Amino acid sequence: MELQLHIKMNPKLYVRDPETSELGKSIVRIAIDMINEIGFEEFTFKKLAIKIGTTEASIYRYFENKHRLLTYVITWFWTWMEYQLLFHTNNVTDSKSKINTVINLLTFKERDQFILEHINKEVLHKIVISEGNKSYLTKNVTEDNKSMIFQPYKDLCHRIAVIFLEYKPGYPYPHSLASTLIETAHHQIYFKDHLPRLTDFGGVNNNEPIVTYLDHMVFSLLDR
Amino acid sequence: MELQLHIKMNPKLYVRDPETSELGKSIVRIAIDMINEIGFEEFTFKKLAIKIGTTEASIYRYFENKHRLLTYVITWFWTWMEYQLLFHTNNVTDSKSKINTVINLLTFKERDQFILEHINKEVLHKIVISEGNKSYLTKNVTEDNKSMIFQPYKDLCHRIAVIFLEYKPGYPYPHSLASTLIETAHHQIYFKDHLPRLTDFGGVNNNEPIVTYLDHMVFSLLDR
DNA sequence: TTTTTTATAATAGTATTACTACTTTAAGGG
DNA sequence: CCCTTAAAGTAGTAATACTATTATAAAAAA
Repeated sequence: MELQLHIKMNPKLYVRDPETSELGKSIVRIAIDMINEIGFEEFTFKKLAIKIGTTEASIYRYFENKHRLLTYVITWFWTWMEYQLLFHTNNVTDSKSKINTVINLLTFKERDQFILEHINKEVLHKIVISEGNKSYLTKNVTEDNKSMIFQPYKDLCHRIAVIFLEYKPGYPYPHSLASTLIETAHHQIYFKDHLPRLTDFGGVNNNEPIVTYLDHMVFSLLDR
Repeated sequence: MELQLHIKMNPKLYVRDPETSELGKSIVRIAIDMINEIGFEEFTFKKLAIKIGTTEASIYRYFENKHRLLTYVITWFWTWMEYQLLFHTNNVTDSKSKINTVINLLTFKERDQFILEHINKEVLHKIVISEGNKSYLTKNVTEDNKSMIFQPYKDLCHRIAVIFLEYKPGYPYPHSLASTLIETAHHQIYFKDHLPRLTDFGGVNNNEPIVTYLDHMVFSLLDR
């Protein structure tokens, strides 16, 4: 089964909706590849324009600056992740298996159910791991937060929190545990690949032990 | 009691050791204030030079670029944190109270025992929370890691891991739990202050509930 | 005391990046 | 076929990141 999915983004994230033109879609698609290849710091609109075969000015018609473009793709990811969670936990009654689904989704074990030709989700996941924090670690957080820019991340977090409460009614830290789980999943994957001494997964080339660790973490906290 | 402490930094972090001159110390001191005030993205050597009353070129004699300067102060912080931990857990036999000390240090509850006139540790802690991740979330991680740039962070992590193992011999994830604890402490403080919906601490204006949450987290995992 | 050496910092640049005002092109409606 | 308007390109400027060279001042040597 293939589901064609259109994610409507917060208009504050763009100047002109990139979904409405071929150039816009190219900007998003190539930007994801390029940020993954050279990193966000080295990434510039000039380099992107050259690779696409357009000009800097044209890219500025779609995104105010490169940080907004980063936030756009990261936010897209969180929205898509929430869709995935909704899809995979629909009609599931056992809250324990819902939690396992959450962990599998965060570690990219679960197969994607949605098709979107112009966004490479494997690569996007890598960007979320390496660059995701940078979208909210700025002096504009408060202002951006008021513009609801981070709503999808908060929605996902809340949905996970609700599952935790379903599993363990009255648990006092459902939201903090949800954000801890999301951030930890990404950090541990990053550390495993780049700073293995910060983990106990050195030398392993898949995310299996991280899934086990996250399972252990969540259920130890909820079952206590 | 006041202890005069000199932290010897990895020479790869600087071009010329800033501890060896007044200008060098000013660069570090004012940079910390400035990064805290305007954020790392807005921070430039030009602005720093003007505030100090020197020139850009002079700052480049001490640090290769602004990212290296950030890594310098962040790394300084981790080294100092490890000293603090060593100091506070010395002669303590009860491993449970050692863990509490770790958590108190990470949330800045413990009083500082070391004096260093030119580094404002309260402000530095804020930078570590808001900008700390940026020192390793780059395309140079692997290279920087080979230069032992992140050794202090790994040392602190390992020392905490050893305490965990002391408390619960054979625990399978001591390093991952240590890095999770450090990162979670900072994220939860940041979220509480800027994105409270990602936590359960909205409206609270101290770190007390975060200490409780981290305690709950660590002991649930180790006591399981 | 004068000269020389050395360390240190300032001057004066360049290349790149971030961003914008203006112009051109192309598509669709009358 | 002309006119309107949306879209993208041209051609800039200001700021940032970085460097080669020069100046200054203190210490060492003559």
